[in-house]
Amino acid sequence: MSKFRLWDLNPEQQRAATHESGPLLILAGAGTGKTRTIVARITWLVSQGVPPSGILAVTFTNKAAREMKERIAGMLDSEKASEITASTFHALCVRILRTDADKLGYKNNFSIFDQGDQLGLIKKVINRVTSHDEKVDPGLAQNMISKGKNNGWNANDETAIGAVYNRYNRELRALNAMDFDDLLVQAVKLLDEHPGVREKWRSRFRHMLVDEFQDTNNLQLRLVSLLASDDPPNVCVVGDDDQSIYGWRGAEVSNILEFEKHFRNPEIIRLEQNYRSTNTILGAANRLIKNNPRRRGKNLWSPQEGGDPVHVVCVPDDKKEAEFVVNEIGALRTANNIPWEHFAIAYRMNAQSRLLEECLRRLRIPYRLVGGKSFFDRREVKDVLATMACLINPSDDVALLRIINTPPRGIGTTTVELALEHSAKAHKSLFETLTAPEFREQVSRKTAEAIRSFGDELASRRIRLLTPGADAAHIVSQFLGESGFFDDLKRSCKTPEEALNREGGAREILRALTDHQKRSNSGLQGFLDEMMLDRERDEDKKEEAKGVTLITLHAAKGLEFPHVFLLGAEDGLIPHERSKSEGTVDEERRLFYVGITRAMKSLTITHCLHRTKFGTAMYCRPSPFLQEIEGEGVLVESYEEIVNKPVAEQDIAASFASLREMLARD
DNA sequence: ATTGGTAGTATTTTT
DNA sequence: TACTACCAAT
Repeated sequence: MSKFRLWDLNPEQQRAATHESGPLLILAGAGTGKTRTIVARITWLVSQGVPPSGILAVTFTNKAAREMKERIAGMLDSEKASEITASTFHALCVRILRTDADKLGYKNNFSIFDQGDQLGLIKKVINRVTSHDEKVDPGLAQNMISKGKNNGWNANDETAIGAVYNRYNRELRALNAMDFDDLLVQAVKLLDEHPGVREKWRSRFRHMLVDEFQDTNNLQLRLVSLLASDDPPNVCVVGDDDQSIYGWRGAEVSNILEFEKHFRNPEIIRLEQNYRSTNTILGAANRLIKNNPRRRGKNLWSPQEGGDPVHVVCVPDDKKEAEFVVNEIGALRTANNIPWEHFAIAYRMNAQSRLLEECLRRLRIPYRLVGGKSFFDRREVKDVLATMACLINPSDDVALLRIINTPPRGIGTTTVELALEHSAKAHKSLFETLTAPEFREQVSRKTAEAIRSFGDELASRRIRLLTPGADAAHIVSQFLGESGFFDDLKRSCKTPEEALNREGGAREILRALTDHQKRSNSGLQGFLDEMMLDRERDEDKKEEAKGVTLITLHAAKGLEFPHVFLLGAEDGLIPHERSKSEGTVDEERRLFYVGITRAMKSLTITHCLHRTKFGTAMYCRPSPFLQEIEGEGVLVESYEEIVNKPVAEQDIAASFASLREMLARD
């Protein structure tokens, strides 16, 4: 018996949840109960007799997929719930490709390149194919390559970037590897060109639900189209064109704006009743987003009238801005007994978090920093993962390149360069090339010996690893220890504190592998897949941390906080200077809109007269968006007034109390 | 082969 | 300010 209850939903949500068949577009504004509606729809479908195994829910993040699974599990009995597929686009593609990639000339154990790996290969390729005068910026190239893949670019070798593109793709394939875009490209190709494979998956999924549809790119749309079997297709997409903020990453707002073009005669349902924010906040948001052309049009409303005014404060400089905001948070907390985790400070650029961190640390206020450099981007973590990848598959050239001289083993760049050249010519993996007797004749005796010893080490561990029931974590850990990895790690750190931290990072991965072995039998390969696609562990850790949230506007999408501070509302920051030259101010407006709509109870927006950029103070004009939100409930206040305002006696008493508490904690 | 110094550059980042 | 990429010295 399902726990699904229709009366928990408002009429529009109900209509969406109980839509019979054919395409369905749910335009779900911020805070309108989108996930609840999707989950309700899934439960409804099951209650109507749709087999759970025929339902596919696709999300962008592992976190979203996980949450969806959890919520489905709360609504259906566990057997049925576990049969429903809830997965990210990329994980779905990996699943499709792991069984049939050989039809495209890959081996099914292809390796997956994350952005770091990708950048590494791009740099290498640039050095190879471009002359010194036409050097391409690797970051830019990475961008172009991604766009190119999403749009089926057929590059010619005439231009520098075209040559890089082609060479990069050839090298990837030679390495039996795919980058994140390839996962989509190849999965689409597979389904497109192999009717057998296509039918296999089509017959499996009879109902598809896609979350955050405004963020889909060309390939993701094609993937959805290819998987949709029935006519009319049972494709239900949920999204909000006003929250499309990933255009620079290839997301096509047109997918949602022109949904009818891709799926005929859809039912379109708007969710406009907001359960998150006060009407004051929604008013500001609505006034802002109205200025965007090219949108479906939506007006968020809430039955909860009034609420605190939205404060707009101009502060002298970025340092004062941080102090002001942190002080406000402290005052609000003590005055109203609000826990730290009810506050979020949002900003455009990661660099803005520094002053805030300093300030919060000084006052001993707990905080969590979302985004920025990920645990998985830490050097030692990547090194350990690369070591594992090498042990599984020595032909994983990128992994091998990463660890071949980490720790230093006497196989330096000249040797590697030479081997790379040979391997490209012979179409052999780097490992094969290096260990071939004829290669060893071409290098010094010392180098040859270094290669031999490294190759032997790797091979012997590999054999042990392949033994059934092998303790992979132990083998890897032993290899790292004996090869001097940990010693080298410590040696390369400036402070003992950093050394401890780095070693901890490496150990953490080993521990994760141990955990994985306990709960899964997919082996080391399965573990690496999970690690590549999935930063769950990382996110979990961040979520555990309690305190004031520091977050970029991009990362804040989908989250909500009772009290939000939006910093740096300055012309040139948001909208970012670059967006103005690139003609993407609309997207910046949506970004600002996302920021505003995160707030439940109170919202304070600040902007500085001066901001230190690249070491020097620059004058800043307020963001034009500030004018657009002006209206009822938006209060422009002077900084001096607030700072000098007399503090109520009870607040003073409370401040002392909290101060004592903070000092006591130390 | 590895180290250290300096010069040039500078959003956002679900996978 | 801070990161990185490249070069020169050991």
